[in-house]
Amino acid sequence: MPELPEVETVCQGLLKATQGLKIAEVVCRRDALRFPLPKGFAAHLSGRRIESIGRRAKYILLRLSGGETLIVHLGMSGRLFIDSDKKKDHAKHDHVIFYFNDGTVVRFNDPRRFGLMDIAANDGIATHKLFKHLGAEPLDEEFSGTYLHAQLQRRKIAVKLAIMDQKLVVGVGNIYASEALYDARISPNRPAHKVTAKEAARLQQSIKKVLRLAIKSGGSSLRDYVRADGELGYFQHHFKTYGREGEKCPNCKGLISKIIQGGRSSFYCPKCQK
DNA sequence: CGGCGGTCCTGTCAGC
DNA sequence: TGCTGACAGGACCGCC
Repeated sequence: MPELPEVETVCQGLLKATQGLKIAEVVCRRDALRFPLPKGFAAHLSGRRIESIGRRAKYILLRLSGGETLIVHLGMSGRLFIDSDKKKDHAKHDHVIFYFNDGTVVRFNDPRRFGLMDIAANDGIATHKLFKHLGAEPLDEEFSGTYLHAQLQRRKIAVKLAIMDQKLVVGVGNIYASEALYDARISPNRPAHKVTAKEAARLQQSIKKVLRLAIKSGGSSLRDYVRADGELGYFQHHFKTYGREGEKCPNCKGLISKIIQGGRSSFYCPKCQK
């Protein structure tokens, strides 16, 4: 479900709702999400405080008292709900529930169970199996036109698949890949190594621009994404191509096409994007 | 190492 | 109305 802007929005909501709170109890209603939860997961977490919350790629990092980090990935359909009304209730697919000392309840709900949770020492995050092969953060300075061009040069796959590859740049998923390529006027079909330095610079700017605007809008709410505070995101109203097959291109009034790449839908304007 | 296809899982929706 | 198949915001794994 969530790409970087949605995860970032969830992090902000979680921070506001839980920073400084102590975990009183954790209830696991399933022993595995995408992977089995670590042994003694619930007991290990109780009594810890949420010191701060960060993000790497699409992973939410909850830094706990005691020098460890709770890693949460939402997968395709994962959501975190914050309830402040102290009800000890749960809904279908609420797999892990966190009860805090002040009555706050955080429920991890994930119908498809592509999400995951793990616990790692703070200084072990960088070398964690899930993290060690991750590429650049798109909103960091290291993600420059030069970097992107160099990375694209060594790949023969379509540029859309390349920018969705987490080893190259993290956080860009199916929606924002289409949107960024439209903004940069580059066809998703273009072989990565045929993107020029000038275009790569433009694409890097477009990725940053689209992600920043989406974060500002609170992410995109399609089928099931809601912010941690229960509010909807608004960026879906800004989509220029995603989900708009057959509609008019905002730039040339031609029609938006849909193609399948790597088994996933891509949307673009064949006239504006070459 | 790069590239590709299969796979995990449930829900929803279009089409018959 | 009910069934069936396609598709959904992710990303790992194994094979070539």
